[in-house]
Amino acid sequence: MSGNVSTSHDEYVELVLRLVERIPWGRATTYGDIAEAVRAVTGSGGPRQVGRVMALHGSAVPWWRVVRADGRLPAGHEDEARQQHLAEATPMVDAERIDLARAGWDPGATLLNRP
DNA sequence: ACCTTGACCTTGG
DNA sequence: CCCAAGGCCAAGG
Repeated sequence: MSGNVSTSHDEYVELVLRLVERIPWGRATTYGDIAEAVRAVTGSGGPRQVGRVMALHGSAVPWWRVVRADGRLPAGHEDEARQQHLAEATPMVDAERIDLARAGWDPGATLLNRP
């Protein structure tokens, strides 16, 4: 049964969380990149959906490593995120934005390479 | 079925 | 660099 395009709510959530868990220490990726990677498998969802997953289930994973396209920290959680990045010495442009050129991590193939 | 909301993105001024 | 507008996708009222 190849071509399983049907996207159960739970499957989408799981794929997103699995990816976020794989973001290495001191690095970060964007909502958009995660959305793109997951969409390649489920065929649905966008950056906002990833944001929703994080809002509802993010507490279980390193959510602070998921940032906006311009490197700004997750809206409404900037303080906590900044603390974490300070602790793991993530390359920053300033106090508000991650340096994605240096700290950026592409989820891409990671999804296919599941354990 | 319509409207609003949201841990978003891109483009243009 | 800052701001506004339009696009986007799904959930909830």
